[in-house]
Amino acid sequence: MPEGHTVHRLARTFAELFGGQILEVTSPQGRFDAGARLLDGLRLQSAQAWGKHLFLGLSREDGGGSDPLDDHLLWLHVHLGLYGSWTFAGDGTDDVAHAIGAPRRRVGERESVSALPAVGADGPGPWNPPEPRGQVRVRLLGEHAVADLTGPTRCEVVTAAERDRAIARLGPDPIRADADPEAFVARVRRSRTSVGAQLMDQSVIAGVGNIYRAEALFRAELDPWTPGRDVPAETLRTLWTDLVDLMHDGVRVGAIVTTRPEDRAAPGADVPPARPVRQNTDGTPGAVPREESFYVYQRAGQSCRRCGTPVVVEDMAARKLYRCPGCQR
DNA sequence: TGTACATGAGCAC
DNA sequence: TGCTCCTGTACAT
Repeated sequence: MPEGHTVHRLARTFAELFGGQILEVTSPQGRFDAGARLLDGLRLQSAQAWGKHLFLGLSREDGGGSDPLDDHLLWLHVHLGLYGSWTFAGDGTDDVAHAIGAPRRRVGERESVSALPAVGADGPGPWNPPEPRGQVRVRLLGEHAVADLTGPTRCEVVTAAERDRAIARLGPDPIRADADPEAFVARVRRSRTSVGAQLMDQSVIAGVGNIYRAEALFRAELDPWTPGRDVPAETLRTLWTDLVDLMHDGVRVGAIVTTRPEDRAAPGADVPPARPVRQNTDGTPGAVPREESFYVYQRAGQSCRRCGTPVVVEDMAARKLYRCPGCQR
């Protein structure tokens, strides 16, 4: 269940584990057989993230990933949607162990990497990856690692032109260096649609999901229900800058943490969350525990860490919106 | 074994 | 706005 930072981490992981390698592409589930046949035996040249969209560029050429080959690439376009996940496993070689960490590195909340020896891997030579678990739509098998995709909302093979058209529909991505914050500011202020709803619109800003939406609006002390056109441009620039920082931290750490150290374990920490939520730094020494990671997300009924007012949850465009009525007015 | 829920998005009306 | 699709997990029965 990714937001943009997860997809950027995935792109980086694909480049590290499979970059420049010829991949064996299959669809254990069978629902991607035609696409898998198109990609099978091609070399991974590029791994890119735009918002929540992952694009893996493959070709028959050995071009070292240089841009001039772009027109020759076929792109695997994946959107994880609400349930999608990538699961990685390595053969336990030093290189892979280094790349994926030991004993495991989670790339997103539900993406896991196992460095456990694969089935039958007891010496030099070809290794036998673990059997696919669950409904694996597509499996990418490289020299030392395997990646299994389950539950994507989108998994398709597209041309470079089709990839470009998909990207053109997206707003600026705060994690990308080439993003234009003024495009975001102008787009929000053009509409009377609430700023909270617009933050979830991927054509306004790409990569923001329900958690970053709730948390960034809290940090900006901005009422999510404020019409976009009524939000001062300077406030939106500050919001953008904060999202850039938060989402870059998310890419670096592998988890969403929006609370400042001085606000953790403040009022409200005495009430456990209604449901445990997996954090991809579970077990990592020094990681901020989930119950201290957010100001408002999934903290309905608990006291605001800043003002003590109970956090509320509301429906906005069919999604749950968390906010503090005391701080966000 | 059944049900509810989840960090998303496209489509019909 | 409501429905649908995609899947795994936790919890209740």
